[in-house]
Amino acid sequence: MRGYNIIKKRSDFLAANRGKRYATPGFVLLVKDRQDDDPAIRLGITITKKVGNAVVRNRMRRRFREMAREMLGDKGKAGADHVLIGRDGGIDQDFAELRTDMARALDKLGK
RNA sequence: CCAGAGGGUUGGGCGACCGCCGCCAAGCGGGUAACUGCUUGGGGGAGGAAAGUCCGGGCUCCAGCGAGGAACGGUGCCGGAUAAUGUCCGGCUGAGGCGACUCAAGGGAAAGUGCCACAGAAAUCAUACCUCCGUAUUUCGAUACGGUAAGGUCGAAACGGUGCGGUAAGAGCGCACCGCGUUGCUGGUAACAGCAAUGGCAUGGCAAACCCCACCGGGAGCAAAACCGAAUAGGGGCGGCAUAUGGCAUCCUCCUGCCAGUCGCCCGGGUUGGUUGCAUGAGCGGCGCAGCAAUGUUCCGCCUAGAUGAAUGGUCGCACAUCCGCCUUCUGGCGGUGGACAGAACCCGGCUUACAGACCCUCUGGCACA
Repeated sequence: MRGYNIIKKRSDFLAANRGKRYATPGFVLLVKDRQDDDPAIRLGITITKKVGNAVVRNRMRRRFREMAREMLGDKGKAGADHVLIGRDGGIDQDFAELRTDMARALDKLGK
């Protein structure tokens, strides 16, 4: 229904650190192939308290999830974990701009 | 109209499309059933502070959280409200303001200990630097002894203040008024206030310093706790026997009770995960009644988020505020910007802190007019 599952374990987040990464002013995208038989795409979002208060962090997470809903099913890599790390450039960034960055990042790492 | 005081409400609005999380209904499918998957439709979805986690409760577990004491912590004018409070309401006293009103950790300093820098003679065992007055001496500058604490000096503060009498000079030494203490009467539930008599000044401040007094408080927390449930191990329940010793949530004593041993019988146990807890409650709205008020209450109506790597987002349109720039000019026009503080996590009652603006009510002091 959503096109992807949610990463829940801390160890999976840490494992994604060893995957490929692509950085933009608004976020950092990590992609790591799990190398198992499961073709499901998984997504995790991390935003530290350094970025802002709860309102700012919630809004950023929701915008990231909206982008993931739009394009992760098409452009995401099957069987891989995708982790988005929020950066403070993404607070005021225009959503359209954020989306083109996301498309570029997925194209680059999805191959 | 100007300046000000107190209090309340609101917290961006309307609309379109695409999404997210619960709930309800219907249809189709799976299942004996509980229930569950998909589709469609309907309806709901952050706050006044959701925040800080500073108090008070509910609820859950710790054997009863039972009695007394110690320790520790908290509270501190009086009365009331409340489930309860350190909160709220009403009052008292003191301080500030012309006033509306505001502020106050506001019990005890004649139980004890301690502190009060600098300055000053002296900061509470008290005392006398310059003065003042008397006597004696005198080289007429003063010195010695005694009296005194009114004046000067220092300071935030100086064994009560002002005036008159008195005196060698002075002093509550005497008197009047004020202040203070004690006693009595009156008013008030009380804090306290008023009046009268009397004492004769004896009693400086600090208890958000130790302390004393009165009152209150058992501890831990929804990651509490209960249930369902793959593998491995300690295990759990019931009954009999035993009752010495030890243990049971800050410590000691006491009471009631439980556990640790052994024998027999029976049951399997709970990390990840799931369900319950988990939203009908000290609930919200309205009329009336009681009360100065906080608040209480009869009746009527309403059901109002429930996530768990954690649901409210994305893209726009229309007006309305904000801010910026320009033109114009005393008020409009044009263009741009873009909505204060801030996100529920078991639930309530408070406090504190943050907050763009908008609206309303009551009151005070001025000015002007009728």
